[in-house]
Amino acid sequence: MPELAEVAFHSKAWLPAIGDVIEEVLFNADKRCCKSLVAERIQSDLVGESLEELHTHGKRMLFKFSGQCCLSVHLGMTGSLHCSSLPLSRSKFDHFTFCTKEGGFIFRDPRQFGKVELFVGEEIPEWWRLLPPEVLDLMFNFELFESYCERRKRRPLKAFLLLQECFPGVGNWMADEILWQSRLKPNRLVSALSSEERLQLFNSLKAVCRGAMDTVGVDYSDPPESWLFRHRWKPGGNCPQTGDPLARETIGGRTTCWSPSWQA
DNA sequence: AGCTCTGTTATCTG
DNA sequence: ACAGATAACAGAGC
Repeated sequence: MPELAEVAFHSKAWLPAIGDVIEEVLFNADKRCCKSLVAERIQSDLVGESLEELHTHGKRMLFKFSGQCCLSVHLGMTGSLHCSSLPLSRSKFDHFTFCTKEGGFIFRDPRQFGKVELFVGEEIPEWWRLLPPEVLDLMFNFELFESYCERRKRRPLKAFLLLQECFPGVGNWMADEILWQSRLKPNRLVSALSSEERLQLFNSLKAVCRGAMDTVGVDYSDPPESWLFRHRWKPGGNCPQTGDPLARETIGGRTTCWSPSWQA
């Protein structure tokens, strides 16, 4: 599930851990999502420390602990974070958990496309600080957007929007929503856009990220009824604007939903 | 039984 | 070298 706003929401599940001493860490390094974790490092770097800060960037999360380490978490396709009271009841898909006196803080991921990694160092890791601006950041302006368009001319718009190095946090449903709101067909090439269309796309990109953060990101509620979001997976779903049937096709390697009578 | 899924990456191809 | 396309990962739901 997790795109920009889902990630922001999930990260808050570990908020109650802030300030409490970590007494125990449970994980299985055989699992793909934890394969870079080394038991001895986890014990020496995390046990006895406490969670200090929580950051998100696109689909990534970073948890800073006292001492000298950060945990980076990516939720992949099916990852989620949970806070559980003690004693812990563990599901078979709980691959990483740390416990304080108050509770257990869980990373759960059935398909294991997500990832938990430990970074040791004084401060926030260098690679985190070098991530590109988020879409809602002031730094993310039309000039930057146009420079991305210049470098990715040959991509269909759908594949373009999914590039995390350009639009951190945008995933499959958000990309479809952005294209629907900007009235552009997903298979159009970036190079085929007029400057007016590029501006439409830029504005919808900002609007969808903002709208998602204000709904999903706050309490996991759905975006407005007027959005494509509510209609796109319904069998026989219709365009909220024209009432005509929605189309579905694989574009840019992902199933894509759009409204042929609304998007050009 | 077979196909799908809101993600990423290694490995092809041109 | 580089941009874009594809397969693979693992499990559950239809």
